[in-house]
Amino acid sequence: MGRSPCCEKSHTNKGAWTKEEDDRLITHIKSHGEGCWRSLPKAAGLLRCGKSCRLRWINYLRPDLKRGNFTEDEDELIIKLHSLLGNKWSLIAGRLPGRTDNEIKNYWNTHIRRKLINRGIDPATHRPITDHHTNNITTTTTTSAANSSPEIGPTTTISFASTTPTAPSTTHHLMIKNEELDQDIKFHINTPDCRKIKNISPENQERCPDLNLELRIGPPHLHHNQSDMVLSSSSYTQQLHHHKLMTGGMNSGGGTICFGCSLGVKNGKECSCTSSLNGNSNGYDFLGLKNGVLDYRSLEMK
DNA sequence: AAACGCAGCAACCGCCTCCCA
DNA sequence: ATGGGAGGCGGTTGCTGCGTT
Repeated sequence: MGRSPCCEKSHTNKGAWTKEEDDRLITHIKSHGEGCWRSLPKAAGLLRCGKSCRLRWINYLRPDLKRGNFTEDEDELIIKLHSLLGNKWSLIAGRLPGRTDNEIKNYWNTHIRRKLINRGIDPATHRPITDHHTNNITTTTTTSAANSSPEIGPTTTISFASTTPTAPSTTHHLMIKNEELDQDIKFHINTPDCRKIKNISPENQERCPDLNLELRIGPPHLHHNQSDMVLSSSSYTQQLHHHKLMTGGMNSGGGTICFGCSLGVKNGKECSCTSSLNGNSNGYDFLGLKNGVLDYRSLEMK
């Protein structure tokens, strides 16, 4: 039993939009705002499906669209984000102001795919096409006493680093609160700068690495009754696999920080929090963090 | 000049998720 | 708890314009 169609197809236009239809849609949205797509066509006097109106507006008519050729910086950013997120075009688009998911998807399929193939990189996996023995994603866990301090305790690091040469990178930090374990999990996300890597050597250019997701996990502030707790990295990661972790934004204590703020998109599209430190990040939806819940599995590489 | 092939992109389709009654 | 409506998303299609033969 299929779902009912979103509109009466026999009474709707299809195909390319006319100038008049565009004008009607723009006029209606300017005076009534976005939303209620199902009822919009009738209200705007359009013989179109509501979905079609939404798509036309979002992909073509929105005033904040950038349009025009993608810059080299945008290319590299798309590649980085795709290596991390896969075909999550809407998430990728969210990091490129003025670009739409459809535009990025088309651009990927027509330009970037070919570009990567020419570089000898599999666009699906972001690994060298011919080399199966290098650049594999490695997952390692280490416990660092060097990071220990009376306040933050030892740190467990789960590294998803690819085996690429050392490269200039930027590190972002994210604290996530696991309420069940009553501990904070600290995420260190290294984002190697491909443009800088290009200046190193052609070989390293070929290996322009993926986003390096390095997760560091550490008990936050050892509470008095926790100070003698010993938690091996393996047991900790096992627990990670079995718990949905609450983001810091859901917990007001502990000085946790919103992922959006941490990535420098505070109060941007992905971040609705009002303070970077009081951790009110409800609604943040990047990397599956919607509603303040991080499903650990959502961080798996495709 | 015409035919053909290909690339680019706008638009469609169907499935999924979220929200609300 | 559940079912349906609405919006969102990703894959795919098909039209158009350009280059080549």
